[in-house]
Parts: sequence; C-alpha cells; structure tokens
Amino acid sequence: MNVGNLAHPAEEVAPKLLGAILTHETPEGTVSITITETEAYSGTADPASHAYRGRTPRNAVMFGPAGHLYVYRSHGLHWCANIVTGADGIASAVLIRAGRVIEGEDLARKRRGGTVESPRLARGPGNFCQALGITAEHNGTDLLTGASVTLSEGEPVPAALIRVGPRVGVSRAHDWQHRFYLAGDPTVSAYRLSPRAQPPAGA
DNA sequence: GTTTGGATCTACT
DNA sequence: GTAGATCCAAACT
Repeated sequence: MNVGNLAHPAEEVAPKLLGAILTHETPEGTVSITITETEAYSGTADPASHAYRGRTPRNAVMFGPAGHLYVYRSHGLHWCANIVTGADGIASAVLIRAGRVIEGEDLARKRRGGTVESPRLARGPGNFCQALGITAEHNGTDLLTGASVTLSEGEPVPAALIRVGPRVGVSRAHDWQHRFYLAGDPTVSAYRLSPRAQPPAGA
C-alpha cells in the first residue's frame, strides 16, 4: 500500500486495503492488525458520510490529503478510525470495520478487558480502535510519515476472497455496495442492519 | 442557546 | 431479541 494507491476514491481503495496492516507502537508495546473488513465513504455525494453536508471542523481531515487518519467518536462511547483517501480537497475515506490481530495480541486483549476471544478482539469499528489503542489524539495522524500509527502492505489477498456487500449499521444509504470484506474470515462481523435503517422498499 | 441524531457495543431477557 | 449506556457536533430557533 502506498500513497499513490490511496489517492483514489474510497470505493476503489477500500478493497485494496483488505489485507493491509495497521501498526500502532506505544510504550506499552506494539499491536499490529490485518484489515479484514472496510467500508467506503465516498465524498459529499454519500448521504451516510460525515462530509455529506460539506466541510466542518470535525470532518476537515476527510477533505485533506490521502493517508491520514480520521478518528471520531460514535455514540459518545466508541472510537472509529478511517483512512483518508482521494486527492486533497476530496472528502473520501475508508472506515476500518474489522481486523485480525497478528502482533501484540496480549496487549490488545488487555485493552479490551482481558477476556475476549481472539476473533473478537478487533471485530467492529469501535473494538478495532480499542484493540489498536486508537483515540481522538490520533485524529489527523499521517500514516505515511513514521508516526506511531503506520499503514503497511500485508500479504496479497486473493481477489476471489474479496466480497462486496451492503453497508451495515448506517441509517442512510445502507444498501450501497460499499462494504468490502474477506469471505469466511471469522473476524468479520455479520452485523444486523441499523435499527434506524430504512426498511427495504416493499417490505 | 437548545435540540436532535448518530458509521456502536454490551448485557440482559 | 431488545433495550440501555453516554458524549459530541451540526442544525435550527
């Protein structure tokens, strides 16, 4: 994974991020997680995107250059991490929904409370951030300039294992085929639709 | 200044 | 399966 690859629309970058590795180095230790599930939030035309209503102080990072980390708090409790993609000025980002811990599992489990099964350590956006130790202070971090959080290329993922599906947990445009995940991976959650999601037409 | 809604997760029934 | 926890930011009056 490199800057060139990231400077494309989120829906193009999202599948390429599968198999990539996010590493967070802290005084406590290092945790590395292979990304197994992503979701694309594509510009101001996406009703579910934070950038839908234009640039605001909170989502300003999304409008910046690719390769930065956009962290925000959801429901007052959880942190969600996005990797900003697209050219500078284009609000495009990929939400990291799930991953598999490949290094520092003990530390990740400790952050999650100590009694979490391995496949669950980084399952779900909030849990992913918790396991990796991502908080608001990492918002705006440049993943490509040697900060504590870095993005690196993992083992190539067979294209046949990459699946596309509707987005989960969003209240609008949840049927956009912008969710990408590795087929059969135990760390990928089979989440229900958001309670606020609009029911399918005709249901 | 006030209100409302949200890209979630966990626990309990 | 269902409800609750819990905080911030954007939009509106």
